[in-house]
Amino acid sequence: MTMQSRTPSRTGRPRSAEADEAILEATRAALVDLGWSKLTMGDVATRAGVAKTTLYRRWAGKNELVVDAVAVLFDELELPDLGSLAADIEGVVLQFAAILDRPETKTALMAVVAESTRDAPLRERIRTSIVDRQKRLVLEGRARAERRGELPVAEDPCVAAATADLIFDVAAGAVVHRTLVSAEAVDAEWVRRFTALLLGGLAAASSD
Amino acid sequence: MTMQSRTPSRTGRPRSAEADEAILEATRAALVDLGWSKLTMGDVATRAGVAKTTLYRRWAGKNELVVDAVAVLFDELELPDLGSLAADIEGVVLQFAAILDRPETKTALMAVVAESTRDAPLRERIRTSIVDRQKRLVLEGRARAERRGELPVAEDPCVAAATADLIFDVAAGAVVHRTLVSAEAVDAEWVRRFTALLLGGLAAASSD
Amino acid sequence: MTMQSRTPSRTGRPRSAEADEAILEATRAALVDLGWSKLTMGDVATRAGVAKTTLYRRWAGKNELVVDAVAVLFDELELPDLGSLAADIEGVVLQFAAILDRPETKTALMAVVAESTRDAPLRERIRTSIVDRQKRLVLEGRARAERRGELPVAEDPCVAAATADLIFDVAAGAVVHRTLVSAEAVDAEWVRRFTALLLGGLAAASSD
Amino acid sequence: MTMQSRTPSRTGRPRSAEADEAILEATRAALVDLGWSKLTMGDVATRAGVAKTTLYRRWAGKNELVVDAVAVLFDELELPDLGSLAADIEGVVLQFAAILDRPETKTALMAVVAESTRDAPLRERIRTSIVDRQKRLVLEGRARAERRGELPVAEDPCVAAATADLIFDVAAGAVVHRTLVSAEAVDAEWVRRFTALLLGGLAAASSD
DNA sequence: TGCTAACCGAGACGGTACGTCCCGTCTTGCG
DNA sequence: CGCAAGACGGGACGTACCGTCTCGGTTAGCA
Repeated sequence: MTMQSRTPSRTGRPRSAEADEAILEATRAALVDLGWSKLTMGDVATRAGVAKTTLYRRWAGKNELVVDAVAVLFDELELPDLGSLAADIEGVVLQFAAILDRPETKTALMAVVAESTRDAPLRERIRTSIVDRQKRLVLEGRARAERRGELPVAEDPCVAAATADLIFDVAAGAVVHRTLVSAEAVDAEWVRRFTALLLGGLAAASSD
Repeated sequence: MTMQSRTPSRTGRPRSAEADEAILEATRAALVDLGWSKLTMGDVATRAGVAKTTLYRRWAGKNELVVDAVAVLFDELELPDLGSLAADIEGVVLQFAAILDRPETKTALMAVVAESTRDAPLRERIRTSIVDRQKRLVLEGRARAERRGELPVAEDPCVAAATADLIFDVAAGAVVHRTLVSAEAVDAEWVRRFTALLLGGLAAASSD
Repeated sequence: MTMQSRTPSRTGRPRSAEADEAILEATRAALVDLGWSKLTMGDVATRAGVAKTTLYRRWAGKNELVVDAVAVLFDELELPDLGSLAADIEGVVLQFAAILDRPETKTALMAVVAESTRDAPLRERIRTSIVDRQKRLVLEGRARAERRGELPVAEDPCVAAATADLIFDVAAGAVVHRTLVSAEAVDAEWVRRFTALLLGGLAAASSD
Repeated sequence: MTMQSRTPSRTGRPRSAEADEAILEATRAALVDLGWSKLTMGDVATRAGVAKTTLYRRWAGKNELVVDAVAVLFDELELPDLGSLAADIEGVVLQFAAILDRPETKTALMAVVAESTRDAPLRERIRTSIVDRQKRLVLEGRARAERRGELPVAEDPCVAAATADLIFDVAAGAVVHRTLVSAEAVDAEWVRRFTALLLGGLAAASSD
């Protein structure tokens, strides 16, 4: 996935595909064992049974490596049809919270985001690898709700996009903040209350 | 502001009070110039015109130092009475966004939060130095709105506390997420839309 | 010149003869540009337009490669008949000094000798490729001087051999030491004085 | 000895004198065990029970370190009065050969000389630490021989200096060459023959 | 003429050592 | 005892080469 789009040269020994997966797996294991700040490239290499140079041949540094290692965890995010917008939201928020509660995600996600504030390419990598995958679900959920008639069909696409962005920041931000800053569990009860607040807000906004 | 509660011994040369402020100021300057990950204790000491040992005598490490250095920026958060709950919310959210937009805050805040996921004392320090100062505003805002009659007086204090926590995570989380993850500006328009969503949700919840 | 005596298999693509000379030439160029310690196999391969594997197929390592690259420079050593033993000695010493003054020789010769103190096969390679070629001249010079009647014909071949070895170590050692350790030029004046010393010593020894 | 003349700053923790000696001793041990080319800074540091940074704080690199480590071995060179010039020469040549026959010297001396061909400061360091200490003996020996009447008192100091240089290059070069290049022992018999040659040459030169 | 074995370039591989940076601690002398 | 200065043992960095190994592709000589 993503990684680097560098078209491989035709000649020479090709890069080992097994090494790639071993490295990403080792990175996740190291995040669990050591946390972001104590994770070292040398340790990851050792865990993966690989030379340090092999890491640096593929990733520019720890930040990029960790983004790729964590990104795949967000692949499992889905939006199954649970029958109503409320249920869909609750479902996906719980899924997101579950991923964020994993030790490797918890320690790594905000760390790379913090790094990305001074590193535009890293920010872009996070966006395409992680954020956009989440945001897509907001759009899907909205479309499904419109089909169900739970939400009015957006007329102005510009407003619709802004609203989707807002909802995304609110939902993702709330879960992240509760998990990492407030350090409390995102349980079913909290999700129920959050969803009620969000849907109430959306309904009020629609009826303006 | 805590620092350390170690009762100072009666005898010997007392610690320099000027040094403390010089160090925190140097820390903020280093955050602006270098960012969280490139900030070093040695550099901070040099900037502050102080020996490294003086830093370590006062703070356990980089994390604690940065929390203290950044915490004071949140002192300026206030909740002036702007006449309505909506205006109050918009005002405080804009203030919060302005603080979060400063380069020292942007790079440091999520970094220490990420560290805190594996460091309970640090988490506690962040809570008392930074988070609780923000959360207090939510409670003040609610009380003021109740006095104005914009919100019904909470009956169950337990529910009221849970609601305040929820609102806090939603508001702070949304601003943080938009600023750091989406990397887009929290401007007046966004704040207006966010406040509308939040108040709509609160109203719907109250009318249940 | 040896290289390796491995009898080539009858079939298969034969090794490129051009590559050999290109590699040795590239090695000398690299010695001039970089000096012994900064010369790398990869760089030599690149300069020669050859893959690293091609180097390793022919030479065991940097030491062996450099010995072969430098050895050919000693091929030009000759002992033209200049009419007298003194003139012959001065001539060959000046030739030897000229070779030793080349940048590739200067940086490489003592380096491989130093390596050879812990590597017997390398020592043997140096002997056959470089040293024996020089020592031969001593024997030729002696024979010519005997024919001329400048030196008495050796009676005991064992003593004669020991004397030749001594003269060789004295002459080669003096030139090497002056060039590399004292770092001063072996000019005509020095050679004249050295030859006088050597011939005086030989005459005294003969008259015992 | 020599080392660096950097005047130590008055303030701060002073450098450990024990560390210096431990490092030089460890360097000699590593030379014996591994030889010049396999000696690494990290290994020396480990042997000395010292951090790598401590090495680099004192020496610019492996070359300088090894020169200092080996230099002290030449301190033991002396010129005891053995009664005659021949005996004095034989004595000092044997001493020099004994030092050069030690494994640490054998592997290191020509290696640093080879390096010094492209590194003027290193060449100067070798001269002051090692070479000048040897050359002094030549001058002492000459002076003693003049006092004894074995050699005529030099009239032209310029010629005397050139002769001393010549003798030094011849003697040191011959021993080095026999030991390292010819790889044969400098035994009493060889030294006797060499001394006879040298004295014969000197006598012939004097009688001109 | 087509096999086939050894060659060739390119470059990735597991490693080792490099020299630097920073860590957090310690040892000085001065105030 | 605080403090500036700076050396200390230690650990990780990111780079450079090592010598080996796959690749796809070439080039002779024998069949």
